[in-house]
Amino acid sequence: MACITNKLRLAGLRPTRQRVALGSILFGSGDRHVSAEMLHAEALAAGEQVSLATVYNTLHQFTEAGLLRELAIDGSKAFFDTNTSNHNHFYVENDGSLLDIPTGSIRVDGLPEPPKGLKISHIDVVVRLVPDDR
Amino acid sequence: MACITNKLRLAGLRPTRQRVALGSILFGSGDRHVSAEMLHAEALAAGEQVSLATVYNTLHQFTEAGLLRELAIDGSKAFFDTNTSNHNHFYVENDGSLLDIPTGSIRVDGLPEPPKGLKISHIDVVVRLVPDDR
DNA sequence: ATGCCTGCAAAATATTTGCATGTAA
DNA sequence: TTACATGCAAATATTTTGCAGGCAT
Repeated sequence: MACITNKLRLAGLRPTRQRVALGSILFGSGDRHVSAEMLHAEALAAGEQVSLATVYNTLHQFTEAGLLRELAIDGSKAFFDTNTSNHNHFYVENDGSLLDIPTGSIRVDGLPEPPKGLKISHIDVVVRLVPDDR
Repeated sequence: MACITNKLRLAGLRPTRQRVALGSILFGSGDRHVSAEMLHAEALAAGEQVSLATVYNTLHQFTEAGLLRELAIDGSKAFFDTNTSNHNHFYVENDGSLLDIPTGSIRVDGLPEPPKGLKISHIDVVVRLVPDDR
């Protein structure tokens, strides 16, 4: 808990009750993939009173502070990943679940040069999975 | 125009006025990346009366029929691509524009096996670009 | 006390659904 | 005519914003 407080301070965020609560859920146990709604539900279940708007704001603040990474998986819902290192994902289309693909196991080759004046910030690879009906 | 009608029939969709109108915009001129809202605006500008809901429904029907591919680029907005072949994208984060990366120029190596019972349906690669401030 | 920062209610935005209506056979 | 598909109004889902109030100084 103290370490969450510290983590927030280091990131330049005031350790308010809500942030500490959400941070504990997010960073308390290994890598997680959450949507705003999932996190909100968890917070309520844990007895923390937070509004959904605050969850959204907090997720974005954490993302800007580099504590989270936002994932674009599905056209109409944002996911956030507590693992900010450079890694990629399996997405199981049937149940909407996400699995990490370990850092470094994927290599992307043959990238064309980006247009003039632009540089690559980050490459996202999403491997979409469906049932293997065999 | 007749070819749009035909295309819809082949895909198993009745060529209604709205579908033909939206199809003409989408497939009439090269590869396009559109959001529902953009397409709706274009349709209105072209003098076609369509509701935004119909645009959404039509985009999804086209996607299911294999005429479009849905892109997950941004957490909170869906994009559709008229190029359904296997290719990837540059995403310019500043202005939100999308550029195709030609088929085949990218190779992804070192993929781990998918979990049992699942198989790879499709791999999305999004190369995010930011201004090169040099 | 003062002024910046926070968190939430309300607003805005984005998407889906249910059903009256239209259309092909 | 009949049955099914269609398209839109209304409902829902998702995200952002504006501002009253809290907090560190």
